[in-house]
Amino acid sequence: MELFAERGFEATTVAEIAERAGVTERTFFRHFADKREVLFGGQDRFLAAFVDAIAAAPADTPLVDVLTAALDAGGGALQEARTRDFARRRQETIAANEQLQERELLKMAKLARAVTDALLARGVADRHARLAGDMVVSVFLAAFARWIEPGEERSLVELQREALAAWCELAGATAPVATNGAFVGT
Amino acid sequence: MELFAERGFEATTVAEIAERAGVTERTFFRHFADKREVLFGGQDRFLAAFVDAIAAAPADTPLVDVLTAALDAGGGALQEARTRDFARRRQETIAANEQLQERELLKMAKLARAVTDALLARGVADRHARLAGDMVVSVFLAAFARWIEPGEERSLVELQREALAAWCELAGATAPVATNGAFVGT
DNA sequence: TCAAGTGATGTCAGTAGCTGACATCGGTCA
DNA sequence: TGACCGATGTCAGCTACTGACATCACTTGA
Repeated sequence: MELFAERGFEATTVAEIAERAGVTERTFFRHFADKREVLFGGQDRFLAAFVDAIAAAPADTPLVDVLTAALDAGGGALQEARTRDFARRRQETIAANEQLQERELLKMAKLARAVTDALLARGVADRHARLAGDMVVSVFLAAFARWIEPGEERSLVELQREALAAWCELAGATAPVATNGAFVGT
Repeated sequence: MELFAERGFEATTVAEIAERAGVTERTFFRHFADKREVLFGGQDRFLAAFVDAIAAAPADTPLVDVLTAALDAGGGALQEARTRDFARRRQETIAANEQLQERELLKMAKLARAVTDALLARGVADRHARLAGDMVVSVFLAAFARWIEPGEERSLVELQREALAAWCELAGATAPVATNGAFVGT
């Protein structure tokens, strides 16, 4: 992170990272699959928080409550593990480099997949599970972006609740089954 | 595509691709930013189809209709440009390699971003535009996955309509504003 | 107590993706 | 006809990444 902040991700060689860490380049690649992976360690617990929360919900829990629980657990886990300022600096680095964005998107896609699978395991319909997995990631990312905005004081969990509410509004504005014209997003 | 099908993406070197194409390696890299990009050319028209459809919708069009129009246009453009069988083979290649998945996710993220921006330009609320952009991509991908399943006969546009309907159902099952308990996704 | 085993690290050589600098060559246009 | 331009070839070089083998500290069991 120090080196990336100093001279950017691409301009930093693995040799330099290894040297700063006091190991050889070869050892670096034994700990990280590739150069990008340095920034994406320890996401297992984060992902597990979502999945476990879904698995832990009682069988008759309404879908909306299952997804809310998943977001609360996942967002909560992230809040505990990382300070907002660290997340901000990390995200700055990622935003400055497409390679890192690709990796982040892959991680998010895996999260969406894991959520989808967890929902399928509860018997959620196929055609809903996949979209719901995407939705959870979409809501998380929208809230996360707000969370690291300068001056933002609210917690990630709170912002996720808000983003989820916005999603429901969007749904209300979009669903053709809506019977009243009360809600139009435009 | 021939080479990737024969021996896989990673086992194929750029030198081999260039040789098969009758040019040098250096020339290859003048046409494609990197090795992966070979599989992702010409997506500008695809993206533009979504964006243009959104821009072309009359100002008072309900959001749901704007999104439907965007999906119809985008899916339609893809159907015209590529045969289903070509898409299937291409997707097989991508599915077999994480590097390619990363690139595909980046392209989809850019599509989501473009849709979001197009919606913002129409005055759609901030907190809705981003989620709606993600939703369009989510629906497209769900439909696309179905479209290339063996034995699937329906058109991509048709499948997108169906996925969008599923999304609306999901919304109905999720929105806390639902007053009756009629809709539970589980 | 020592020998065998194990896991983390170092060393070295090599492959492949990718880039910059420069030369070449065919076509276009004043 | 000569200047220009865009596409390509050539070559040297960097860096990410990998396989094979050596080393060394530490554990474990006879």
